Amino acid sequence: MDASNQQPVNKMTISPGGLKQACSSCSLRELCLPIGLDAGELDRLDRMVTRRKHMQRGEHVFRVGAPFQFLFAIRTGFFKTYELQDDGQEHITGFHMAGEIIGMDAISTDHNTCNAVALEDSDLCEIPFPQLESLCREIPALQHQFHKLMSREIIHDHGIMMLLGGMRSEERLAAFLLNLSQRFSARGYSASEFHLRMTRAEIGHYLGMKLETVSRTLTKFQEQGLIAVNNKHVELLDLVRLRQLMNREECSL
Amino acid sequence: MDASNQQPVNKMTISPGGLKQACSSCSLRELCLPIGLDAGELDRLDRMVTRRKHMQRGEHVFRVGAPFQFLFAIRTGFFKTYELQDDGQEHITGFHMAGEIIGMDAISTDHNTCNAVALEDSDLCEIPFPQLESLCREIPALQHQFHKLMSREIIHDHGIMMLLGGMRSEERLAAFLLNLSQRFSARGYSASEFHLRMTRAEIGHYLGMKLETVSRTLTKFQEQGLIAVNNKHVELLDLVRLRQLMNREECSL
DNA sequence: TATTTACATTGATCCTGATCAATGGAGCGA
DNA sequence: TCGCTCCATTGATCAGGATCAATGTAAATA
Repeated sequence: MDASNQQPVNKMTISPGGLKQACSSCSLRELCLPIGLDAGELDRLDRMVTRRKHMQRGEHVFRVGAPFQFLFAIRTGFFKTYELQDDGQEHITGFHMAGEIIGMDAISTDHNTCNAVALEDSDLCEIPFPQLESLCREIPALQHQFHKLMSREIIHDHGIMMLLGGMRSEERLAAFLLNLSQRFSARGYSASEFHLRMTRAEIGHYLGMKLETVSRTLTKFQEQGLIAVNNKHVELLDLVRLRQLMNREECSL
Repeated sequence: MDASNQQPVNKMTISPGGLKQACSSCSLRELCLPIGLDAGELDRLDRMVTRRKHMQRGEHVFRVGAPFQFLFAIRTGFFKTYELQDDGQEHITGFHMAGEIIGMDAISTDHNTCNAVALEDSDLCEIPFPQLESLCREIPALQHQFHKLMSREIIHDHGIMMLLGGMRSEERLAAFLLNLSQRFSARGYSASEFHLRMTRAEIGHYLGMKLETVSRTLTKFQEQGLIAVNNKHVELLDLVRLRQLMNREECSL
């Protein structure tokens, strides 16, 4: 599992002293809540986000029905949020990485409506929501940034809805790989080569297809020279053709 | 097209003097932004929402790419929000009725990311977003209610994602009908009998199925005695069995 | 009212992707 | 290092729903 290409360009590693690093010095401040805050405002945000929490692979951040207290900003690592259908089937509502905020679904009902679990060892910032709202009332830039983050989640979900409702499995998987690529890239990792943190089944639960279809489609992409797959390691060899897959004219439904 | 059962229990009609009715006297204040506000706060909200806008059937509220200025609260009527795929296929991200707020997707990028169009003659409240944010900074209850509404949209979208990713067409349509029923019911209309405001094709664009499948499935439901359909008029005859359709054990994917 | 257009229904056929099933590898714990 | 368990691949078959096509019906316009 060589991670040579997985090294981030910006330093994103945990500071030597454990998890004491503050928002003000966090390399994710360009992605996360702090965008647009000045030094003084950042400092106030820092003091609010007291707890940095380490999560082990497989550990849950929250579960359906848990009383809502915190939003969680991902510092490092990789998470999935999922719900269980009535028949026990898992449906994954999102994969989440550094700089993203999870738990916003709970605001509406004061209880989490999905489960969140770490897919690798990860670090979180715990954001007490009442305090965040309070601070948002005092710092317009923070307020606006928070609204933007919620709005972004809505847009993201609309994208998934289009994907699930209107694309065939080949296109969905291409979209998925390109989305991962883009997000890794935005965080300073390679856009063309990465390790999948999730299983084929989990990809399927996210994209609305069976794990066999995921596997077969990956194989097909490989045969077409679009990607190289070896287990969880993926290399995107032809981004152009991969993108073309999604813009097909013939696609209907 | 008798609309006897379509008469709302609460009065929801437009006041005689046009569209002057304020939030404080709006019958939707239990669904919309005003929840939890006291008289003085309501008054401030009233003064902010100056424009009440009448929309004719087929008229657009906003289109993709339009600069973001307003959120829109639906006072009466029925809307769809949709996006066009690359191939021109329409994908509907939501059907919206009285008390709901549309346009929140635009917060993130300052431009609308979807189109919104009235499916029948309707009335809107135009909410200038910067002023809303400003008022949210002063009225915690309004702020919290607004956050709840955004969160609710996220939850709703997750529900659709589960539906699209994990249910077969029969279950999707049952879920759709039950959802409409519940929403009409919450607004004082009949839960068991209503007029569909959208075409079969639009239902299909929402549920990720072709219009022929929508039509066939409705017919099948009718043959099974679950519903009675006559064009756009639908009567739900067996809510229990309709619900059972969705909780099936055998459902997989 | 007549004519046009948009919408809905129904049938026949085909194809994508699900399902069932077996085998092969990778990673983890003892 | 062995053995177990989880994960991935691949094949064969089947079915749900898409597609193509024709007809019927309701609403809109002249």
